[in-house]
Amino acid sequence: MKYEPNACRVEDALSILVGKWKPIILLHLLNHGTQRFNELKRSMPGITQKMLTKQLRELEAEDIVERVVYPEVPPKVEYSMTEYGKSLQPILEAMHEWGVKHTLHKQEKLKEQHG
Amino acid sequence: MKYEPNACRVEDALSILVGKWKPIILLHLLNHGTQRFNELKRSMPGITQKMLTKQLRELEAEDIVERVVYPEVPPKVEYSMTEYGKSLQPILEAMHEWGVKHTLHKQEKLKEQHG
DNA sequence: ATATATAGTATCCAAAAATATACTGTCAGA
DNA sequence: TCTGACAGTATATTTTTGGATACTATATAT
Repeated sequence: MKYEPNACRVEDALSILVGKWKPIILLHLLNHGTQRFNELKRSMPGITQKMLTKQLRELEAEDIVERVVYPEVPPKVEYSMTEYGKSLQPILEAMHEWGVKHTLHKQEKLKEQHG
Repeated sequence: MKYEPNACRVEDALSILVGKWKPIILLHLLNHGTQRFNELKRSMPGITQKMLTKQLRELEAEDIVERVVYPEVPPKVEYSMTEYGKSLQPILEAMHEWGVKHTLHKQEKLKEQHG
């Protein structure tokens, strides 16, 4: 049976999506296309440089994100989704949709309780 | 724009799915229906009682899993997906499918590299 | 009398993830 | 000459997560 623990590949998908910042980075790249390092940083208030770098490197290692360095000074580095990485879009959007519903569901539960 | 960081609800879905054991627990309940505590434990070699309890309680708190205690000795406690929890199934399956593809993708990359 | 199954708690410890902060080098502009 | 933008690196520390182990209660079976 394909979902038995040893055949379960959900972890493979999760290991790429999890991390406090990865889904946000991925959705941002999917919706805005190619972005420079500091563009990404500015659009994610609260993230540290170290975190952003680390997450992007991990995504690059998994062939989800492409990193292009322009040999200029000051440096210019552009990030974008690979074609392969784009195959994550339906999952990310499904999770987003579910998340929205879940937020509502929670609110209704709360009303029930004190109502 | 709905995917901007502050409107991004992917985290809500992820916070429920992540954890080393949650997806396995959820898929197991989805595929096997109602399960007793030790049935779950036996089908997940390596999990500790503490972890299983903790994960199940978190899922219960989110209304994903239902916990029914029978007032018997020795104790009998049954776990099952709530109707609401079942709405996660498409996402879990999508992640599983993607995970399978990703495993293949990785293998191909490796072949490319060593010729 | 002892062991076993059930469904957990309680306590302590190790590992992983995330954060805070300071630092690098070079160019353009004031 | 000083400052800021750029894309990072380095180091230390905190927070979160997961694991190991021992313990609980009670009924049944040996």
